[in-house]
Amino acid sequence: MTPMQGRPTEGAGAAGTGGASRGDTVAAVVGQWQAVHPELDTGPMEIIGRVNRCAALLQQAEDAPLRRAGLSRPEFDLLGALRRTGHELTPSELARETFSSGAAVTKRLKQLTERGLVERRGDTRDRRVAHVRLTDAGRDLVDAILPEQLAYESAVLEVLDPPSQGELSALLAELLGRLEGHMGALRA
Amino acid sequence: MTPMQGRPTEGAGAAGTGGASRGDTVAAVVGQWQAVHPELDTGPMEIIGRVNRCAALLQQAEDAPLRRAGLSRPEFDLLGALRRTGHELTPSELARETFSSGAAVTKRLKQLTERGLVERRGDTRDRRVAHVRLTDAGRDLVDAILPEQLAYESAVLEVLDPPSQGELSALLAELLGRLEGHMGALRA
DNA sequence: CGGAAATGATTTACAGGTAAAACACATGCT
DNA sequence: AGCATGTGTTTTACCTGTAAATCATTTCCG
Repeated sequence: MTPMQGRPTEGAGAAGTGGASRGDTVAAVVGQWQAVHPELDTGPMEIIGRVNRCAALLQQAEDAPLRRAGLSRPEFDLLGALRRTGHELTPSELARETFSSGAAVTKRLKQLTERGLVERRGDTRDRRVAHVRLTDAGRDLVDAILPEQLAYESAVLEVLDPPSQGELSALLAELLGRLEGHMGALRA
Repeated sequence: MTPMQGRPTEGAGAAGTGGASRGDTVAAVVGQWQAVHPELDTGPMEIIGRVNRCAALLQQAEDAPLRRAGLSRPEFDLLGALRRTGHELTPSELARETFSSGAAVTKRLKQLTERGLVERRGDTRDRRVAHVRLTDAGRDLVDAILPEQLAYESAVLEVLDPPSQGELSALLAELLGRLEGHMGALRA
């Protein structure tokens, strides 16, 4: 879907499906590609492009509540992992939980420790490993931000009626479940 | 959806919707949150979390064909914008088309110019503006990569049957269209 | 026991992005 | 004309992530 990122200046057709709002930017981009390469099947672009664009827009919007608390999203993801699991996690566990590299976790932990949001303690058995846990301040911060976050997300998603939200959620769950299963099997 | 990024080690319930593969990672994370904060409405997380996670997985997978050509995704997006519009674009137009900052475009243009994929020419009227176009090599590269890209995307998406792909595409189009319309109206 | 290999975490060097400032030029107003 | 203001682009300083190398420790076995 990479080649479809973009906001074409002059609309290139793209007849609306339902009839409400006219085409999104992805439809316009796909139209441009179709005009240049009519033989290509642009179907995949319409899905992958929209997923990416939605993710970008939603993240941008979502940043607002977090920034008020002085947290970046990756930082909040890390704190959230500690909060939702309810117990201490090692840096490598945090890396897996947040889908990020160990080096990135190390850096974030340094900052979050300085800010007094997490604490570290060494393992008594294996002195290589560290155990990280939320401080009271960290836990309170997460608990304060999370409801704001969810409320904001809820408001943003209200552009879709509840039944559509349900269908979308289910389709994405199926796609994600299978992607997570099959990933790594493909090597083009 | 921020707080839901993660891959819980121990599954926390999450009954499957249809019945095929058991829950995705998002369902597991949501389950963990529910256990800690049962009063929260985690509905939004299920959508936004999945959108983000799908985007991450799809991008990661998609990188393969591009990297073989020695291009990053943002670089290819820039070349693609030039190819699909069919005419020259100024740096600021490229920034809008690729949803990136002007500074980022400047850097990419420098590299792509050095590699001989794009050319610049100054405007004769307004000497502030530059016009960027693909070189023959740049155009050929895009035309060579695009079909590979689409074929690969198509293969990845085959985890969903065609009707589901259609529904997903339509729902995402509606969500994206409205988000693009309403964005900026919300300030939480 | 003792050295080789593995593992957890951190450090280093670097690539890439952004915001804000700086530049270069054009445009509008008087 | 002449100067303030605006616009297009680039530069600067900085921040964050990554891959690869490093360090410290444990585990595996002969």
